[in-house]
Amino acid sequence: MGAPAQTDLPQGTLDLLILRVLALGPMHGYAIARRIQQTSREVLAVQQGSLYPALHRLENKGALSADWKLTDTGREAKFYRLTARGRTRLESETANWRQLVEAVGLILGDPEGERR
Amino acid sequence: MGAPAQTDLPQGTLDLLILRVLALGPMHGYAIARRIQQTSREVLAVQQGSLYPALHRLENKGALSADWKLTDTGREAKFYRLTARGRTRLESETANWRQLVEAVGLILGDPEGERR
DNA sequence: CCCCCATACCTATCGCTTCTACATATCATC
DNA sequence: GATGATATGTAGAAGCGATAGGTATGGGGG
Repeated sequence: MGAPAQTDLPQGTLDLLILRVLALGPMHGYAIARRIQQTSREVLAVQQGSLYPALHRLENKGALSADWKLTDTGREAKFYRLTARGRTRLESETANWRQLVEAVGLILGDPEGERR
Repeated sequence: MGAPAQTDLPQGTLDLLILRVLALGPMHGYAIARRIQQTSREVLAVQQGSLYPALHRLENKGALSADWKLTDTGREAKFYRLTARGRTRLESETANWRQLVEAVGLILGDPEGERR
């Protein structure tokens, strides 16, 4: 319940998070944001002004598709799901992220850098 | 000598890398870029058009100070070194980075996320 | 001697993403 | 009927890294 410590997300990270959450199944935007915040133990906070443009971008790129449905609570919401292209994108972005983390770890001198 | 795989650096990462490299001792810009590339096993490539503006920004913020000296090969170069403020900044940015990596790891479902 | 490459610095501009701030609408609860 | 959570959206600002240029020097090969 503390305020999220990670106020700013590095560029490109949001796409990865969205894609990964949607790999668990279709979900609407608001729920995606909540899921990210909860799963990250309140460290990551996705702003609405970042979330919806990101979803639209991913949809335009063909990584997501969406349709309006009713939520559990009986409200209209836009449910997004991964397309085949989105799944591919998730894989490449995940690999890219891990490589980045490992590379930065080498610079920082993290012991994990040598592990493997 | 493969081409660097990480073409784009996420926003904010470059400062961290520069500060960390300079924590090892004063160095000029061109050498900083080389060091990052080598230490990361050719994964990270720092473009000159990113490097020099970043150095100037960090200098303006008081994280670095610079003066011209001769390199080993007898050429003029601008040697940067960490200020006290820069050292503080390095620590906070490092902590921030680790927290980010852990949080994203939780979303991705990395086993490391549970470790600790 | 000349050309090329690595070294070493710099800047203008673009592109992209995220953030801030605002606007809208429904539903449940008090 | 007011309030807060749910749910979506846009406009504008800000920041950073990348692209693409430019300058200058030194060393090695042809």
